[in-house]
Amino acid sequence: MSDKEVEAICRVIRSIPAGQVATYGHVAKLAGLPGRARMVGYVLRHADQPLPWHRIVNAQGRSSLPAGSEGRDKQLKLLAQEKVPMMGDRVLLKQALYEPDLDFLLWGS
DNA sequence: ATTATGACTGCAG
DNA sequence: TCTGCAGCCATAA
Repeated sequence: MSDKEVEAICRVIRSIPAGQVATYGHVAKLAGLPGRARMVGYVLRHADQPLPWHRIVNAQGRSSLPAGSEGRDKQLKLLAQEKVPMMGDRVLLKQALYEPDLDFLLWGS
């Protein structure tokens, strides 16, 4: 993938406000790369710059990090800290999913 | 060139 | 809810 694509993904991730989350597929789509959810995961893992990685969850609203892992716990902790609506270990996407439509119209892509 | 392995997803069964 | 499986695509071996 090109640097432009990586940059597009990072830009989308950085635009997610605290208290909201986005799924891998959602980020990919917003970055103009529909169907490339795996690339989002790749970027998060290899990102050299700081990113709000904890605001990215899978399509089921759960952390995609291995259960019991250090990162998993940290993610859940950060989400709770930002008061993201959850039910057990799942984020309630219906309430917390990042919908940038309006912001993009106001801010410009 | 081929195969295996991911911070993924949607659609069955 | 859970398991498979086909798409997905960059990387490493």
